[in-house]
Amino acid sequence: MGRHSCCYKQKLRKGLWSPEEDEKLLDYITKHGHGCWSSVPKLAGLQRCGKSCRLRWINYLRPDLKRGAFSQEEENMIIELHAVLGNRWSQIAAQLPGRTDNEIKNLWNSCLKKKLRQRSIDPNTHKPLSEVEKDKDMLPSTDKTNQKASLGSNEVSLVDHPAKALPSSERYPLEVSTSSTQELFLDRFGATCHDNSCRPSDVVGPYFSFHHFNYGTTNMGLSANPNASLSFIPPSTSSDVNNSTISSSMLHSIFPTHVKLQSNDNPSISSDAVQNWESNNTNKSNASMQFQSSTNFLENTWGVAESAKVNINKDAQVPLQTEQEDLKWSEYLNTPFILGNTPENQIQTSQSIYSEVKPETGFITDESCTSWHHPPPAFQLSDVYSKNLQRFSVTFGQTL
DNA sequence: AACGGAGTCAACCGCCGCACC
DNA sequence: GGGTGCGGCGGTTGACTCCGT
Repeated sequence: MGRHSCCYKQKLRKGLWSPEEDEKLLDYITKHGHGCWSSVPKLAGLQRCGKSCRLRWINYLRPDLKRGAFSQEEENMIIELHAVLGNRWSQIAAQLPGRTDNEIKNLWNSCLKKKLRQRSIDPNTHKPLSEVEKDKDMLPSTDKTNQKASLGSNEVSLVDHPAKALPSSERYPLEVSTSSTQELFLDRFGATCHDNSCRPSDVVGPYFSFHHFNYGTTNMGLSANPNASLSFIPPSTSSDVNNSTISSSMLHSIFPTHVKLQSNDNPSISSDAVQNWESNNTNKSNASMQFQSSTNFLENTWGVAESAKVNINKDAQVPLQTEQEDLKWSEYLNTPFILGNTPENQIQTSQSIYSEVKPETGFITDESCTSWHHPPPAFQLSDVYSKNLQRFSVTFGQTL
């Protein structure tokens, strides 16, 4: 526990790396590979600890690193991924080839947070600041403590949360938000479900948190309940729905493996009565695979070559300061959100949730349930909403 | 030119989970 | 089961640069 043993050793250099040190490390790893990092400094003739060498290699010397400023597309992608993953920089970095988690973290803290705030978007919740303030005021005083922690920073995700006590293998990629986000979500959820199909018990989950996407007037969310089910919350208004497309990149991160899908349009449908689509990827070892491999998962099992675009609410009523800002924000909201850099990857689904489902998708609905027959070529929620479903939930397989 | 605040970024710190003994 | 070593991660720090006054 605590510091790495090598850090206790004396006479180890700290601070910035000299060009000579870089050269030594680069030479050594190029010739021998890093192997055991703790032995690298000694073998490479460096007065550094192994961790320091590892960090230097990963963040600076690695040959596949992309240099230079982040492109607009990369920034957009980071924002979208952050909305789903929170401060999971390594997973975000896995979706941005050549970029390091450190780099992305720095960009977020120094630049993107500010940009979002300038656009009246709360960088922690990705909701409009006005709404965050409103929800903050609506919370009972007893919740203020949690609210303070979570609204202040996503970094405190799951603090005091029962999920924290679970082993990582039992936690899911979606646990990115905070208890206050949960509160906010519940508030939103209650406001948008006007029939009996939505029960708070469906979404109040002590083990999992969820994220609520809210761009302008678009309200959609993802939740998880104690039964290990995740729920996709549709946009709250029909106009939202018409303008919303869920990014499959979000789904990449949420459903890395062994996913079951179910519809909850009818509250009488019990989980065991719902037909499930289930990935044939039952290899438990994949349950913890990183973002990059989850992409492969979709490629391999769902036929999704790469991801779709996010096109959330073109009419987002985000307060804008100038026309130029308006334009930029509009561009952001409408920028195709594409995973991967290669042109051949930039072609996939970008269909409206309400759009027609092509027969060949294999996404089948009936009166009581919605299921995918493996392997659908693309992730489509359209049919779910065309049947006016209030909720669309995704249940993880128990082998996760 | 000098100063100070803001922004950027590389590196460190502390913790966690896993593997091994 | 407990201790230890190690890799990995996210948060934080501090040096440096930029820019306005």
